[in-house]
Amino acid sequence: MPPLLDKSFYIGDDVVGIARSLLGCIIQSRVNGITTSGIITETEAYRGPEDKASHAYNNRRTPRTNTMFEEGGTSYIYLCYGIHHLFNVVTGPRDIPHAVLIRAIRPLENIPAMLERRGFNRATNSLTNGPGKWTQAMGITTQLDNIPLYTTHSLIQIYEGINISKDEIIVSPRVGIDYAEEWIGKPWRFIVKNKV
DNA sequence: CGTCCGATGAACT
DNA sequence: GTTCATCGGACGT
Repeated sequence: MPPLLDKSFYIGDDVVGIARSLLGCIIQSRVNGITTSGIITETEAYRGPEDKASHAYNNRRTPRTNTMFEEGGTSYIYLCYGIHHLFNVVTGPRDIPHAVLIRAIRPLENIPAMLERRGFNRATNSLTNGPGKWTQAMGITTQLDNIPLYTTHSLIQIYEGINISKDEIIVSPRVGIDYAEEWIGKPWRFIVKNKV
């Protein structure tokens, strides 16, 4: 494996830049002794207290959003629509609740385990191409909320990966945030072309 | 291909 | 009671 992303990678204020930089990095989980990993291919930035699309808009603190106020490099995992476990990377200094939603990965290690968790017979591009899909494939649930991602013993880790050049990235508005008014159109979604 | 809709829990009015 | 950073199945074109 390449080196782990250092804690300092996550601490800056530029959550949009960090979202872009996470493309091509490798995310790995170890759940019940099973290791799986994938290359990050889609991200969205959520910019702390000013962003109406963010759970932490206006510094809203609840049992769920408390994790977003942790230091950068922490996992923020929440249950979406009662069913799907969505994984974010907290960024920025402590008490500044920026986060990056990981929306899709390209499977790397242990595809058989991912197929089993998803109930698939064979790999298709539907295996890990959504924020609730790849977390299911990698066994990630809210039990892994609020853990560091940059230490050697962590159950979720993010490594340096392949370099993604600018012309391989599609930039678009974020999805599923129709309530966010003037923040709807922000070009804060990043997708690697030719994801599979 | 497209639209419709149910699942299911946290948080809000 | 309603909304919500989603998904997959049903059904029509």
